[in-house]
Amino acid sequence: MPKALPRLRNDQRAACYSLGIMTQPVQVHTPPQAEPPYLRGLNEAQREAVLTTDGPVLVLAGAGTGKTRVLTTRLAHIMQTRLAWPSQILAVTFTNKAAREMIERTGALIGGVVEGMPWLGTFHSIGAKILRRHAEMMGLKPNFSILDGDDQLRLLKQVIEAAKIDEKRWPARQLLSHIDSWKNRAWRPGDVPPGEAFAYGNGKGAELYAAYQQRLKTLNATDFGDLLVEPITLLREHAEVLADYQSRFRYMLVDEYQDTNVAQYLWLRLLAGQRRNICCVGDDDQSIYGWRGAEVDNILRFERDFPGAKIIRLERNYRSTPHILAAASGLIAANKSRLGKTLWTELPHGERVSVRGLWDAEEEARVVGDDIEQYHRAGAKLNDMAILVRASFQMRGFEERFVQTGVPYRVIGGPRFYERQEIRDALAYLRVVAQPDDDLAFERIFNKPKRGLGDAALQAVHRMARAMNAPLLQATRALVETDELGARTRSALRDLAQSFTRWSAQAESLAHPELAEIILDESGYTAMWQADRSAEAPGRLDNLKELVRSMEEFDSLAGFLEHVSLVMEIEQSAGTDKVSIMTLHGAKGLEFPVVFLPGWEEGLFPSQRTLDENGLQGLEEERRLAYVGITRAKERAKISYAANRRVHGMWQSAMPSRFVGELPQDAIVVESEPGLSYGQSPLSTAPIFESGYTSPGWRRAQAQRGQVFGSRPAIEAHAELVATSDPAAATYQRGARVFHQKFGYGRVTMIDGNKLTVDFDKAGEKRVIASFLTRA
DNA sequence: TTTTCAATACTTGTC
DNA sequence: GTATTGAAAA
Repeated sequence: MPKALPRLRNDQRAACYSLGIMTQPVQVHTPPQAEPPYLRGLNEAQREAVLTTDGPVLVLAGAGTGKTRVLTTRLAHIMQTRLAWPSQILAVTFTNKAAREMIERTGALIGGVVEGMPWLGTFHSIGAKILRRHAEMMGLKPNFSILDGDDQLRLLKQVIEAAKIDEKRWPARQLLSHIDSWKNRAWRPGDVPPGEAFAYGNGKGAELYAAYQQRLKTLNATDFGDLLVEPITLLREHAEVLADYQSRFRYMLVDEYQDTNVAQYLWLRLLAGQRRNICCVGDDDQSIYGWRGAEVDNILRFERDFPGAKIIRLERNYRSTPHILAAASGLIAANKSRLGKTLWTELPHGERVSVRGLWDAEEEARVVGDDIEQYHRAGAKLNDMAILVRASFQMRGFEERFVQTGVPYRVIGGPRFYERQEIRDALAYLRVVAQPDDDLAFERIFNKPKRGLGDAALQAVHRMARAMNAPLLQATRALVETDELGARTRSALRDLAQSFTRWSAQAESLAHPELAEIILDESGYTAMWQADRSAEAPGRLDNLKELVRSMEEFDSLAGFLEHVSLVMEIEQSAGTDKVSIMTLHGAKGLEFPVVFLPGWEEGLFPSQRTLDENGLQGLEEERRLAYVGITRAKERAKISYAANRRVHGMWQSAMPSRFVGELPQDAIVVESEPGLSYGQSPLSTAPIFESGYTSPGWRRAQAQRGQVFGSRPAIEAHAELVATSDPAAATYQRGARVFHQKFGYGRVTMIDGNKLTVDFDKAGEKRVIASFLTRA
């Protein structure tokens, strides 16, 4: 994070790196007497962003320009000058991490913990808070459950089944993503235009959406989308509630505004009201979540939405060297729809951004690993290095390499604690106790551990529940009084129902961690894992213990469950020195002295799928992702691409990404000289390449390289080279002799459309795509 | 009820 | 190539 830098001197400013666009006049700022300490060290733009408290403000904060610092200082300033009480400020972020950071750093500024900022949090947590206060107005009870994607999907499957739609033809997942995107736009079932509704189940989309909402209400539950849509409806339909919040929130602060979706935008507009003291901070160049509903448009049209808005640009970068900045700026300049910013820095030049072409993903992992070890030996910390990939499948190669060579690493963004099976099961028990209407939770643990209750028993309970118009637990109680079921099933059901009755009673008197322990014990859930002899079982038991332990931090079961639904992460110790591996998306907001950016290949990055589905817009978002990647680096950025990669189990060749060609020549250094990385390493490690050197494939690789690293930028080179096939390629016959760029010579053994199985002389049997073969 | 096998997908992913 | 998922078979 940017430290307080000394104020610029003119000669420094003159010496600073420029892309030919840095023309800001030098301002010599004389601070007024007795300036509050928190303003010290802010640059002009930052200061303006902090001090312009009234009216709409858009802060365009480029990467590494001290955005968080401005946000927190602004909060501190508003509170210290008594413009508003902490409880009168609404501050929203997207992630819990950002919210936490904001609380901590604001606290550090005003000296001490920020107590009483009840309205600082994520969009969803604040939405939930508002909704719980007025739940009854929206047909919910204040203790409603918040379903995650898994629960949503199970519920949707039930809805789809009830509507007698073939789930195979119309996958529930698809409907879920439609409903999500409708909610992103704040559309309730009635608002879904017919065209959209037709996207699922022959026009049944909106109908099923309505049924789903109905089911949610009966379950006394909401999904994440509802945490935004329901408050919007509430505010729209209850003028007095709206007026109350509008007068409460004297100041509003929004982080990562470029990531807001339509619903969030409407929510903000409603709350901003007439006072319009809203400050949005964001960077259009870092908008990378369009695929999940974010509207870059929100930030692009801020001035229209809030006439008279003040736009403040933070362009002085405190993070990266000029070369890194130049590479990033040059790249992003290729985007058309952007507000335009020019980052500049005063840091020394440092190294150029390295660009390396490598033979395949394996070599890429090796080379990156070697670099890491080299830097490490030279004194760099592993914590200071990160590998940022486009897609998670790329991580595996690096992990394998690091395991081999013994380099400690951590993968960020793996499976989450609360999403683990055993945790979700345990939580389901707790949810039923806390909220007996939660049928999804009840169903989940109905026969877990196995208690002899199969499909038949569950169906019977469902029938009863429908007849009684009551939740499943209540129906279970009623059902055991009848003689509909066999004696064994009935007693199992009775046990279950009685257990819940007992636990609910105990919930009144016992501390919730104890209660949890009792439930896990008495239900036989712990015993189930103890009896399990599989390798994961001990870990799962540990996780369950961890869960019970973490409950102690909350003062009630309800509070704990709220935390679990809204905060999917659990604090992980950053303790030891490890290399980080994560996706580019996951890296947003982070910074590392050394950043590796592998996999810059056409098709992978930019992702072919994005290009196909979203065209130019998609390409621009991918480019922003590349921009985010480069700007994570403080001192060194190392881009690489592989000529061959296994995708979906099949070997494919790829061209260097067009982004490589868009990097300004004088900011980069190409480290894959002809004959260097291409020539040597494959030879020494994999003899199968020997045959390649005189082969068509090798010549092709040579040709590619010449074009890529020649004087012309790569962007012109890639156009026709992706397809290597001659039209005859698809017509191979079994037994045909073929040549493959990576595996050398072989014989076709099986043909499946354009996918061939080839028995290679040196590499054995492989499945490859016909277009990557040539006749030998 | 459990096991096994085949079909499927396979960017990104907060809350 | 592989992990997951769902349905048929044991």
